[in-house]
Amino acid sequence: MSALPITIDAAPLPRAFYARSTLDVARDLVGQVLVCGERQGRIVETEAYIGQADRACHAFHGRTKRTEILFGPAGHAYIYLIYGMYHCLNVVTEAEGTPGAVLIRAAEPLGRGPGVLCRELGLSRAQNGLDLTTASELRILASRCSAGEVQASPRIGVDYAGEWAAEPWRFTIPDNRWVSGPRSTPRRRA
DNA sequence: GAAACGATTACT
DNA sequence: GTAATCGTTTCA
Repeated sequence: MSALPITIDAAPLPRAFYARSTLDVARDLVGQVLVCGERQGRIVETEAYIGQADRACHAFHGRTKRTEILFGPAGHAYIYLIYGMYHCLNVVTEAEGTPGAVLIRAAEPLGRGPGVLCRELGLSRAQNGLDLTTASELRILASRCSAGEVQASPRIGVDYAGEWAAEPWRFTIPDNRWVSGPRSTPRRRA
């Protein structure tokens, strides 16, 4: 694991960072620093949910009251309740009018898993829609910490999405202890 | 209106 | 393997 010193920008990542291809944003968010109040952590695991064609994306069923924010301007938080118990934090991507978001699954030391991350940050739907490029409560700072290679793998928990479940749209820092789900180097059996 | 279904987690 | 738990979506 990297013990390199982390240099963190004071200003939040600009909207232009988020108003790009969702895959690019998901990959580039790994290694950046998520700040929520007094807590902060380096993002080590993300997933891309891309547009209305992606069956695993909430925008797959079109523009509804819940998914409205996915169609809005990039750089805003999309926080929803999952399984009636946990919340998941996403960042809206793409140009306004084009739906897309990056699920922030884990950050160190805020892991593991998207539900635990929101619980530890005290995030709920009350914070849904926050502007991450300006809000002081919740923001993401650029970090020049060397994260090493970012590894791509299939998204977790979307087996229902058919062919879309196989797309390697999950991005992780390999071998990081805070990453949830399958490890990049699974324990081998003797 | 009723019912099924999760972008999860913790426990048996 | 499965329970917990509720908003969103779908179907009648």
